[in-house]
Amino acid sequence: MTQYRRIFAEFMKRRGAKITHGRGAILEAVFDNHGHFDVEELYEQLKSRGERVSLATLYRTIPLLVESGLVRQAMRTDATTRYEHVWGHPRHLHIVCKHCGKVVEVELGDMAETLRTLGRNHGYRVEEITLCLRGLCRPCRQKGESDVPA
Amino acid sequence: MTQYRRIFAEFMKRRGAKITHGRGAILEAVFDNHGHFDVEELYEQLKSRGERVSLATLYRTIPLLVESGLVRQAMRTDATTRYEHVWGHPRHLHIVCKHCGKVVEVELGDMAETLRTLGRNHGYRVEEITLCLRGLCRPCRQKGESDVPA
DNA sequence: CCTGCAAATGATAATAAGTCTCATTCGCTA
DNA sequence: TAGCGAATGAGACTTATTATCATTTGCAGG
Ligand SMILES: [Zn+2]
Ligand SMILES: [Zn+2]
Ligand SMILES: [Zn+2]
Ligand SMILES: [Zn+2]
Repeated sequence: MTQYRRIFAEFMKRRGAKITHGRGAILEAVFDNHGHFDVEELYEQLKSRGERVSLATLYRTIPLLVESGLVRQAMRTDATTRYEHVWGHPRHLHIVCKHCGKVVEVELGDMAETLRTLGRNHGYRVEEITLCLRGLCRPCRQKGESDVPA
Repeated sequence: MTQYRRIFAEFMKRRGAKITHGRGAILEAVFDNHGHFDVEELYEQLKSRGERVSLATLYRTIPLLVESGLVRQAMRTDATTRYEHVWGHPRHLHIVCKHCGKVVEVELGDMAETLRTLGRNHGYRVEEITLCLRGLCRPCRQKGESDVPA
């Protein structure tokens, strides 16, 4: 049994929730996916593995994964919410190209603690840090941003 | 004529867009509103001033205000996108209470330049910085987070 | 000050992410 | 292995945002 599966199992037991076949399949798909994904993509990924999990179950399970600390909301694009698994990845910020959508991840490093302290100084216990930079990547600047976005 | 109106007028001329009565009214409403607002709230604000501007026009005008640099997307709540006017305000981050929704703004200060440099080192020209901390404010921690959120 | 036309508007239909409902199925505990 | 409460799937529903299109309006040029 993988580590993340053990973590999930413990979380679910603590919560009095059941580990069904669907939830297990979702967990596996999430940890097979090392990039950012939205619900629709996860759904397709599951279908292509031959798993029959309804969209409703996906929408119901993702909050559990987030609450367990295994997954987090990575970013919101114009239309959808994109997620990523957290376990096994360092805390990072995202740099997104406004034109082509390319995303670079950079570790937060010291900044995480600095920001938690900042929050504490204002009376907050910080649980999540969302840091996103948006601009143009070099190729898009050189091409004059004239092409159709990928 | 206010400064922001002049900025908007120049931007619109450069863009070959017209300054209609509706767009002017939206601009005024946006700059009378010193907090965060979503489209629906702006719509109500305009109605209460006796301005008849359709929701469609609001949705069409806000991107122009954002592109002009006068307004920016402040944050996404679960359902809606919230905006704030930028001109006249220092760049800041948001600290949001997960339970009651209270928001504190803290100036970015040096961090803004640090982050722009970080982006540059990865090949990006950074145009927007979104930094949001989420957690629990002191009152919500003390009340045990047991109440219904405001 | 008028004219003409492209751009803007309003009303409303369309789209789509996410949520809710409820009858049926399934994990889990004993 | 039985029984029950939780979980599921199918599809209805909600709602923020976008698209459509006939009508109106800002404004450059005369
Ligand atoms: Zn990431
Ligand atoms: Zn790019
Ligand atoms: Zn703000
Ligand atoms: Zn609070």
